[in-house]
Amino acid sequence: MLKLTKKVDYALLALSFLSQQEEGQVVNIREISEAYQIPTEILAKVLQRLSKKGILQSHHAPKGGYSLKKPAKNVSILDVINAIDGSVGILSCSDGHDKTCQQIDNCDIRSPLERIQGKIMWLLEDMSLEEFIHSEPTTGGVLHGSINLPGQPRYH
Amino acid sequence: MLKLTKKVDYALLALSFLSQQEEGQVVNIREISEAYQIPTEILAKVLQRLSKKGILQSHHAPKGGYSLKKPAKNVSILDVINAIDGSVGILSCSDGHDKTCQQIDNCDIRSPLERIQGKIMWLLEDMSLEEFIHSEPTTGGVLHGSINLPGQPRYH
DNA sequence: TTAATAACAGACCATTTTGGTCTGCGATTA
DNA sequence: TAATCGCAGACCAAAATGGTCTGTTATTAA
Ligand code: SF4
Ligand code: SF4
Repeated sequence: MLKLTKKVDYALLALSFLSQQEEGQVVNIREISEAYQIPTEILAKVLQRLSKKGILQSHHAPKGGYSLKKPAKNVSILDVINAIDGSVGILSCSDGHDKTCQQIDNCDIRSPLERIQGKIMWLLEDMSLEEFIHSEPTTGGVLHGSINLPGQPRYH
Repeated sequence: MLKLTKKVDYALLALSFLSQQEEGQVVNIREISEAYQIPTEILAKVLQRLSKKGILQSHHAPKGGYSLKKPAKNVSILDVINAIDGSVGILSCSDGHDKTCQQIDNCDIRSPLERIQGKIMWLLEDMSLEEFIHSEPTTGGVLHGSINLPGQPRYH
């Protein structure tokens, strides 16, 4: 169903928050969890993973917390998703070795699906965290409550 | 984690199979399920939904079965996913009214995520079933076992 | 030195989603 | 009118996900 996990949502919110801080400012989990009403324990997990993957820098002490390790420009959305969810993939068989799909022997849709997957990957990798944070709403957008284009189901 | 469901996989396989039939030829569930080793009952469910959404034509009789209702050119991959999984969405909150996300009041990532979602939607809608079936492998591809580009994790 | 603070680690459980099964009904036609 | 096919929905099992709990380790300020 192509849905992002809640953990990725949390990660992006936290990264958004951290991006808005002053350079070098560290923020602890509690502050972020309060800002967005996210349960602290799970947010902790999320930030730990981001830190382990080199996206965040942790400061392991009283008055410590987290800060961005790299400039937001150098972190892609794909990086974030990969850090949290592990490898992303449209297909069950994308890893190849991983799972044994019953259909893999007779499958004639794998190649085209890989192409679609590649496009989505590219799209996600192409967008940096900075671009993500500072992007303008395409239409009236968030201020008007509804972001979807009015009246038509298409996404062009 | 952005993964397509197995049901969509089944749907695409079945549609691929049906596309390869001669014009007007009807095929019953058993044939398709044997061709790809898909459990008949679940494949039945999948084809029923495709039929209800106007993608397939069902022939409800002995020697009956299914055939494409529209030319493959006029069916998009998004149509298929929507038919099977219901509405697709990267975000939990995409429906707006549907679920109450705890973060929605303070959320500053919704708009950019909607944009990404829009791009993915466009991408899926832009690819027709015909294009999907007849697409050439981008690289050595399926014959070589591995489809991913060798040696590098990027998807460009 | 030590107590407080904050991240780290992992086991653990609850809920939801997904994949798959079972049973019976309805339409068509040979 | 019986065999062949799809239709419909309840149902269950497995997996993924969201979230909780318990404790440990690193740092620093008192
Ligand atoms: S059906 Fe084909 S594309 Fe889908 S998981 Fe199996 S091998 Fe991969
Ligand atoms: S956090 Fe924002 S984008 Fe994510 S589901 Fe909630 S409102 Fe939507």
